[in-house]
Amino acid sequence: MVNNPVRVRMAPSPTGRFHLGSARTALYNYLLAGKTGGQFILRIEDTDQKRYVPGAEEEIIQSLNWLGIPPDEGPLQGGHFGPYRQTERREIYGKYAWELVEKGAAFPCFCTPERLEKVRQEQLARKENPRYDGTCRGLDLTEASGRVSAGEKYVIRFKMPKEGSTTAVDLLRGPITIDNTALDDSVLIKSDGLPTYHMAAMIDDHLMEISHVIRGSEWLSTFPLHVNIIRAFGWEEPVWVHLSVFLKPDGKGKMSKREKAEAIKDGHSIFIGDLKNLGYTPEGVLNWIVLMGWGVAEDDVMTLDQMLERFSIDNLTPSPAAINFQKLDHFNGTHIRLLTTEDLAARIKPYLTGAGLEVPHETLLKVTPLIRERLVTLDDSIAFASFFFKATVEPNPEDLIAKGLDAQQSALIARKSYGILSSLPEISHQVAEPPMREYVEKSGLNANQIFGIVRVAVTGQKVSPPLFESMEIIGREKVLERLSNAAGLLEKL
RNA sequence: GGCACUAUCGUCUAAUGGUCAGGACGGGUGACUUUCAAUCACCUAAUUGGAGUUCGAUUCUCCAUAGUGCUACCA
Repeated sequence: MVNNPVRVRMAPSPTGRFHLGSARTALYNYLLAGKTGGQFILRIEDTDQKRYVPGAEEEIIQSLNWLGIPPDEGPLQGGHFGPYRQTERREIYGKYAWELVEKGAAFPCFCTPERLEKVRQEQLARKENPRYDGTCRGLDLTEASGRVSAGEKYVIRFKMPKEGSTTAVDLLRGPITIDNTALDDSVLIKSDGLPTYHMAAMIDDHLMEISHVIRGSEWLSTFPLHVNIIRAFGWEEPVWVHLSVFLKPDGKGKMSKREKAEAIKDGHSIFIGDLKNLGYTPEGVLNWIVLMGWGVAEDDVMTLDQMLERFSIDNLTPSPAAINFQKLDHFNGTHIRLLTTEDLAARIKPYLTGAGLEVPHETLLKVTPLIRERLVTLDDSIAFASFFFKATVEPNPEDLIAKGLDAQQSALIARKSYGILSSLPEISHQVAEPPMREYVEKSGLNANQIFGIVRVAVTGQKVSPPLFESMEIIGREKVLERLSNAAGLLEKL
């Protein structure tokens, strides 16, 4: 159990889109911080200028905001431990690297990438495990410093012990031991002067007083290296938590580029930035991802507040999880049904207006309860409610023909319904339903047939919210007009 | 290839050295019903395999198998 206030961080690199995995890492960090009254920090790891993607940082921040789990400290909100972008901290790292060199825990290396690549190929050809061959490892420090001052290109490598092994503890998996020879003399500072992840993250975590490192399991095999770096400095280790990875829906491997594209065509996406446009709610998405890697015994529908109450960092599961979009749909629909009418109406509105509809607020407030339990995503409202806001509808004439009847019989029913409805003082649910039901009974037909014709005539679609409530909102004038148009269409068939 | 991690219904998971192995999604059936939903009830389905420890293992140990990750001057 973790009770003391923690300082945790989410440290993405702006090299691509913000996806499910990052969002879950952020969520767990946020929950642990919230749970213990600690701080959640966002740090941008932009030390790889080659892979930098403009706009990626904005997408990270927007996604976090949209999900409702913004950081307490970060490039936007600042904080006492800034700056929170690693390129803005570049002068910090070299100093620490040289401190390691002086301690004999690291060394400058002048090997060219070309030579290293050649060595690697040779090692591979000999079926050896590729590793740094140690050329500069034993270099005299004064000689090396001289070459550095002379302007020769160099990197700084960690001097990994040649013997023994390193054991480090992961909160979910216990002690993990790796032979030091497997860790290699990793580069700490690149020839462009910027640190690699291994160096930058350890220094920043120390400087920012991070107490718990919650990150993806891709770091599991390098984490004894990280522990070695920390020990070389003589710093205190954080608690390590390595999260499982997400697999594609069939559970076989991670999602490929093509599969990601296909998911979007299907109305799904693993990118948080897409989810809003696809009609998903932050509540639904959060509930979905929080349960991929964490389990509760029962009542798995939760708001963020309820997650905060129940979350426990040491109950996470270390095994990989397959993405299940059906579950996203389920949670999204469930949370939509939990929303108040006002809230739901406000959330639906942009989708409706985005579809080119004019949406008076009072009408929307009446429509919302009718479509609420039919929505899986917010943009489903377009399919379910457009006809309320259109001047006219264009039903497919074929759809107007009731099951077991022909066009002329159907036209007669439309005319008869028109007669009944037009004789009423108003077309409200209460006033209109009894005479129509009476008509159904006397006609010898079933409600399905008659109401089906009226439904298609009035809404323009075969599937709609309840008929009489819908007609009440549409209004007498439009209902009669649409009914008469439909009868006309049928008569022409 | 080497190293590491992981392994409960199709999927996400709960639990335990002795349970009818629980919940959720999905699927199925029924109720409700003017369509579609929603809702309710019921059903379906799991401890990867093999050794060992133990009176007893799904749970602990080992091996195998499979999946995943790492094996860069990427993170």
